[in-house]
Amino acid sequence: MVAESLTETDAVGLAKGFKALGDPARLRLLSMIAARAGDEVCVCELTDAFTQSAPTISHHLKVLRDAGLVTSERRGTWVYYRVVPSALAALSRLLDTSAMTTGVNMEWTTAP
Amino acid sequence: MVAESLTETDAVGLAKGFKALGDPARLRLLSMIAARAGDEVCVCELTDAFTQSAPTISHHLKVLRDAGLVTSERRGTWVYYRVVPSALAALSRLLDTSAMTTGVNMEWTTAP
DNA sequence: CCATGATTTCGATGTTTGTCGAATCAGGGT
DNA sequence: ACCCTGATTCGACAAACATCGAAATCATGG
Repeated sequence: MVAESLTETDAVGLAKGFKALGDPARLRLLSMIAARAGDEVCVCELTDAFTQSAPTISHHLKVLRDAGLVTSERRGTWVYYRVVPSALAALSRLLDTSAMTTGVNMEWTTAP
Repeated sequence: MVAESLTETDAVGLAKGFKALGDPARLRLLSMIAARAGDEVCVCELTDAFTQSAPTISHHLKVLRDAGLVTSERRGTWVYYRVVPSALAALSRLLDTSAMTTGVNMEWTTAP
């Protein structure tokens, strides 16, 4: 339980995930999406809950998407978002100090 | 299991923690500190492991400290850092999607 | 096939952040 | 006292970011 703990490249990928969570708006967005465990949530429902403009929250959703934390699916007029539990779990696991000591062992494809 | 999930003010506080993790250098720093579970690690040992300058990693350590994720203690010439497990656990718990749906229930004092 | 509503993309702008070198602070030895 | 080494603070600068309004895209319904 010494040494490496986290390689440079691993850190880059994981940091992207955490950075995506490092904004109050995004954190709230994610929590609102996650609150619909299993189910999905419409963008229109999200924009209504925020003071900032629609383009802004769309941008934040894109950041979450690029980080691989959520996925979007267009169905008719509306776009629905849902969380990627494995991605959240990977980040969560990293913060269990025990996991830190045992090195990295999680993967989740970050969006192209 | 609906609704609120995360208030604005809660989100601001928590985002500060995640933002601190949103940089590869800081993530690696934290992992190196955490890898010494219980024990602490000297700054000199950290600076040696990075390409960036000492002021830079000192700055990153300050960010982690201000976020309440690590604590520092000067002992003689050297300064030692150790993680604050409860703070990491709080963030980790938030990412368990189940925790998201049940609202917020964690606290850790962010440094003054 | 145009009008309307929903969402994303495009430019622009002010703020924050990562990084460095130089200066400064804090102890320990000589 | 003096310097030497380790660590932080300061000042500066380029890159990245959050945010907006306007324009573009997309899908549905008249």
